[in-house]
Amino acid sequence: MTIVSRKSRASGRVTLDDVALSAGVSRITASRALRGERSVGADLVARVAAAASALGYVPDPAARALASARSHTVVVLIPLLSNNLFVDLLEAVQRSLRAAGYQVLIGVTHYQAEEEEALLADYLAHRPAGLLVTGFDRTARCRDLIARSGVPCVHLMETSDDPSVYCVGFSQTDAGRSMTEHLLQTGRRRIAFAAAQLDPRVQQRLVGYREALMAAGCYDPALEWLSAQPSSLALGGQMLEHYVEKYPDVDAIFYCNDDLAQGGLLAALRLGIAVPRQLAIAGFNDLAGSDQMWPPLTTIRTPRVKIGESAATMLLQLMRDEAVEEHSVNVGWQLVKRQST
Amino acid sequence: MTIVSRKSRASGRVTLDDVALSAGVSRITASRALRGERSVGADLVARVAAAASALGYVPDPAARALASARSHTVVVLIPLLSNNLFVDLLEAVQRSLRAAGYQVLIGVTHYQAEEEEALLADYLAHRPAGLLVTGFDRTARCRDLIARSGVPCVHLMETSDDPSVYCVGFSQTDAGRSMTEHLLQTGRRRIAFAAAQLDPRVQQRLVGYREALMAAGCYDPALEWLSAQPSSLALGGQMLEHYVEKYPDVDAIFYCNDDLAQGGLLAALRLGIAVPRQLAIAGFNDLAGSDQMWPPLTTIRTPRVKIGESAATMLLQLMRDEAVEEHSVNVGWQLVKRQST
DNA sequence: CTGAAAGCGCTTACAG
DNA sequence: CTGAAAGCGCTTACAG
Repeated sequence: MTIVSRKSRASGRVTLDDVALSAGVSRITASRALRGERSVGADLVARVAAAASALGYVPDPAARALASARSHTVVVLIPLLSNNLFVDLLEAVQRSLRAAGYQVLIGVTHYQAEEEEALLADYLAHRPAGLLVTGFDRTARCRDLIARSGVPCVHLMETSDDPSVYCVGFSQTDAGRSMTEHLLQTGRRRIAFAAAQLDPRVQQRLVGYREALMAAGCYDPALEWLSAQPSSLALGGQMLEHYVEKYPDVDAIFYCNDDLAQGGLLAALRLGIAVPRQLAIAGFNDLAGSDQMWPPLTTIRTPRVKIGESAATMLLQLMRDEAVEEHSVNVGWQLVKRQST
Repeated sequence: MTIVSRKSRASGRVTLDDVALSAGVSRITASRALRGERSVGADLVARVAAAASALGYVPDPAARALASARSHTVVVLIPLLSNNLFVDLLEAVQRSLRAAGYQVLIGVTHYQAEEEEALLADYLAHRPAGLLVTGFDRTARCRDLIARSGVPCVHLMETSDDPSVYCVGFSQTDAGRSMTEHLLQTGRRRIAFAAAQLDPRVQQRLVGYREALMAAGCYDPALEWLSAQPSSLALGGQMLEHYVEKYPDVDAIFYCNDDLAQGGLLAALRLGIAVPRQLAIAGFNDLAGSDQMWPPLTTIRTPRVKIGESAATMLLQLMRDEAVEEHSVNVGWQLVKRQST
């Protein structure tokens, strides 16, 4: 048994050398034992573990990252924290990844290309072990940064046919079409599409809406309101007022997101418009509170917890160089019929 | 001019040595120039900066942290991401801190002491430059971890008389008392307090509520519902139903948070209870949507953006060893009278 | 299965 | 104002 000579560090920090000294092994063996490398004898593993916990040893992630050229950090980039959808997604991702020993670095892009570039450049410098990004819509520079970094990356919320790309999501277009068909089936003909934010997924829902209405011969572009503003209850209310005033024959509003739809529902209440008798209102995502509205909101339930978990699992496989069954996982969605339609 | 001998690294990474070589200076000078140390000549600074940007140099934060024993990371611990209050706070913190060159590491404790301990132990290993935590209520182990780390720490959401503690917030008790007094002044006498989550700040609001009612001789402990469940619209609705059934003489409900109050408002709508004529409803925090409710919700507006900015400023001063004027900043609050009371 | 050497990329004293 | 040396705390080959 060789005792490592040890000069005490200037910092009070407990280091691997302290653990090794205390366990009576070399620093490398201590390192291997702590990381669970199988080559170390069981007795040594136990001795090292005991010494580490006795000393309160915490590995220095910076030293680790520097020496190994990788980290246990996963970067997650989402557009917004103020949309519950992404909070649910994030919680699921965090839970799965932390359980597997990874730390999650959250970046919020606010749907701004420059912010995404800045965050990516910043976070990639930390040599993350993995990357989770929302959707496919980003600048060439961002795509380049991701590709050249060599960091495994899974895309959230959408699916793709490109086998070189990893993603977990569902067909936003199908879901948009399905909700529109539901409105048609319940006898609506003048169906408005009220959208804000206009991110790519909203656009895809719009495509589904158009397809369904064109197939039914009911499409009227005048009934689309595509606002680039952020989504909010207040905007949803304004949108409803707009349709009621300018297009009194509108018999249904399909909002691209539940917060808008909730605002529409409240505005209808304020204006004394009977929902759904006079006007049907539908949303998207099934966010918190939609089931509590009056009347409760018909919407598309999107499985973001499943997306988060599934994406975390896929990323874990990629980070461990394990085989991934499907490069694109479709988790589907569900139409939740409540009383607003 | 001395050219640093350079062996090319195994990794493709552009390092400080590459920059130094290209700029024709030593590695240390390049390091100093890049970090803006004033001792470097202006011409050299320009040359180094040009070389760095030409090569696309990005400093390695791990190497930096290891060599300097500190980082540009700030850890923020909040209880929940699903409460908009904390999202607003976080956005403000992120904006201020990123502008100053710091990265923000977000930790979500879910109001669980063990989660806070685990996060703290984990994140402190990263040698953060600063720490932002929510409130004062934490385990001795957490307090000890913070204190022994020596990392500057600012507490969010509450104020304190202890001069050794840095914090930015307001008096939750005063705000709770004030809302209760408002209800008394508008003629209410049977005022219920409906609370969930029961974190320390909710408890402080409760104290204010009790003080006001006792002073008015109207206190009835039976009208307090203190639920440890998480806050939600649905729970707020259930609470309203409870009071209507069991205590039909209740003429006002003071909810400890706006989401509960919104749920109460919607339940009243569903049950056909006239607000505020028959029953006044008040909330706390002025969250998104409260102004859109029907009727719009009377509540306490809490300045979380200001708290976030102010705390970031204070932390920045602490991290730079600058003087901090007040150890405890009180940003106040505001009663927003709308139509639900 | 265990260890001595070298190095990850940077910064902190210490010189001049 | 600029630089050569040493070191931060760990892990990766390379030996045995």
